[in-house]
Amino acid sequence: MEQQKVTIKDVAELAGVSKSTVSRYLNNGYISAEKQAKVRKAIEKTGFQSNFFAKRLKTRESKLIGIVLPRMDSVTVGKLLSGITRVLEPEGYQSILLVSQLSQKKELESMQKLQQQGVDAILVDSVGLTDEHIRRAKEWGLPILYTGQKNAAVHCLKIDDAAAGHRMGVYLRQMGHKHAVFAGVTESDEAVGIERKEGFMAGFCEGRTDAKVDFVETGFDFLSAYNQAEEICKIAPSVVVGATDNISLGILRYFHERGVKVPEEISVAGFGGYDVGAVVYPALTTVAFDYELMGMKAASYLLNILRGEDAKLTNLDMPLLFVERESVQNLMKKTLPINSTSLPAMM
Amino acid sequence: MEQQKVTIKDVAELAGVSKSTVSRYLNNGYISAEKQAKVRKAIEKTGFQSNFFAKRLKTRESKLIGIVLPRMDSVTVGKLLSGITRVLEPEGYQSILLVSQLSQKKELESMQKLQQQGVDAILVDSVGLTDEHIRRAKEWGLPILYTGQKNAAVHCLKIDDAAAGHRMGVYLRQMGHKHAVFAGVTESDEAVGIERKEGFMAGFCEGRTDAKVDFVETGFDFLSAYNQAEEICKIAPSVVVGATDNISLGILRYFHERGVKVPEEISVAGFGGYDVGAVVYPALTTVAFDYELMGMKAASYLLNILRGEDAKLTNLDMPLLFVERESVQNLMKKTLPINSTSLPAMM
DNA sequence: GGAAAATGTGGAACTAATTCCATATATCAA
DNA sequence: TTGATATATGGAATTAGTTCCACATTTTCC
Repeated sequence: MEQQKVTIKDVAELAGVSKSTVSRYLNNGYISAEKQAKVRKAIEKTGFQSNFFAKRLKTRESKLIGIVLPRMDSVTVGKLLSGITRVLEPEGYQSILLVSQLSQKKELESMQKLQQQGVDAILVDSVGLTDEHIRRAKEWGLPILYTGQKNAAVHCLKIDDAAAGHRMGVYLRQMGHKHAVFAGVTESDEAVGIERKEGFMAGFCEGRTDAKVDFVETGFDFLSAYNQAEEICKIAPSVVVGATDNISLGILRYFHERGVKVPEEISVAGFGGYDVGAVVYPALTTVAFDYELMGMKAASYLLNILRGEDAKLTNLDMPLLFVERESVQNLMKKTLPINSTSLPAMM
Repeated sequence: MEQQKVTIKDVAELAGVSKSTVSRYLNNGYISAEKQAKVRKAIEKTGFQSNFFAKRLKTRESKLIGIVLPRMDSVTVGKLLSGITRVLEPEGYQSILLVSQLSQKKELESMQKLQQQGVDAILVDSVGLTDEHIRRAKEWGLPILYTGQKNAAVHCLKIDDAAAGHRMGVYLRQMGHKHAVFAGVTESDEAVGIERKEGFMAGFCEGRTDAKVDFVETGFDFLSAYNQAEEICKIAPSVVVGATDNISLGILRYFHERGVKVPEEISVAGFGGYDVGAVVYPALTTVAFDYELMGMKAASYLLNILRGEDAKLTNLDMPLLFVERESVQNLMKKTLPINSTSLPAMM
């Protein structure tokens, strides 16, 4: 049984004090200046490092936050994690990471593992809330926060899809567009299929009667959008809005291949990330979701619960980042927004 | 001092056995079938969960692997992490994640923190190895593996840049190209600036005397490459190879804006990721580094060290993924590789 | 039949910290 | 000069497990 090189006991003996005194030096103070100096020297000399497990056994605080993510290989998740870490690390918390691989079952298993590990709180970027999720949030003694999904019974944080749609609608209205095609996904996806679309309609049509929005249904992927692009061409709107950036990218590529000039002949806009859209030509105007900020908010929220302040202090509005680039024409000005000096920013 | 709901003592009392017996039930066996049943029932009834910290205090094994990453918001890192997790999780290990924000100082600090946390091993996707890194790998009692950097004195894993360059060189030679421009970065970056470039030259010129390679130096970013594109045009090669995908993308965009047709008039190729390159038009042919595989190899390597098998079993070759898309013309066939049915795969 | 080996079991020690409690001074007001 | 309070300090208990050791059975083998 290989044991720890230097323990608090060794330090105490070398400094000529008791273990309690060393512990007090390490924690709350209540120690004379004289002994303080002795202990400091002894710690320096021995290179003492406090044993994490012994400490946690007694204090029942791990300073560890469990995080369950649906996947790791997406920019979205990376940004989210980046935001979480940015808040947690300065507070002395560290993250334990588990991946659910988009499976609800693995998600619940991961939560269980984390709870057993003794994490102080759990943050789940959930793929779908079940009754079990809600039961745990109530019965387990530790704070649990869900992101990506919404349920009034638990702590959660989600992007405001309706607001995002609305924002885009207002922008296109202000740019003088009157006839749009919304290339969206099935309504079975409540957030993207319904909230985002209806938000867009509201923003686009607000305060006028001469606006028109047509719908074309596509899948979530690039290719499916590409295949629907011909149909959109037939409708011949002044602008096409893809419900996700992938959709917009598929449409953009179709236009490229057919020699349809964007935005001169037709404008294109999207929703989502902000990496891919920046390098295509023309760069895609989009409502970007600031996942990094979302991560920061989620982490702050969690810390608040942890401190018993019950999340009142945190502003939970999830601001959207409107990224105006080159793919939408301003019909009010009748000038081309492109020139070689206004290159899109790369991430 | 709020204490644990159910401890091993409670289980022992309920089952009418000693603590030792319950512990044996939980671990190595050596318990009669009769008591085994009793203990099982007691555990079920009480919902007992073993205390992580108490267990680890005695066993000195955390089943936790510390990971230090330079940043979180890049696809590259996401893939790496994805690969690591894929190997570690089935083995019962979990990851603690820390971010160095591309700073060597924070990287060392993070390693220190992880060591204090009592992780079983540390994996560092390093931004640069210092003497301190090497000292720690030797002096700390726990296995440390560095990726992204190379040093014979420590365990490390790195992509073979020379091989990647060579691969691309051979491909372009086989496609019938004779005059290339290599748009590269400064030689102060050994991996990208020297190894990759020289590998390319070797592969491109191999076995012939009529090949010519010109160099144009750019920065790492999109914009800097874009600004050098005019100079490349003056040289008028049949193919431009960017040392990274960002460089290729910048060049591609310049060509687009000037109406230079790719690959009909000039071919373009790159090195690196495989996400962005797929959606531009034309899709970029590239040597992709399989970071996910690298993560898996790194994790396996680490597990081997942990088990004392000292990394002999693992095959450390880092295979490269050649992604042939649309941006390079086959001069041997004199046909255009593009048509609307051969769309690039989206990730 | 009896020694030797295998199989179970409980008690106590141990892991490395924190923290409660008792006690010893030192400071200060009455 | 007391008594009361504040400041320091050490000893012992506590945290929840694992593991060593002693001892009691039972089984095996000569």
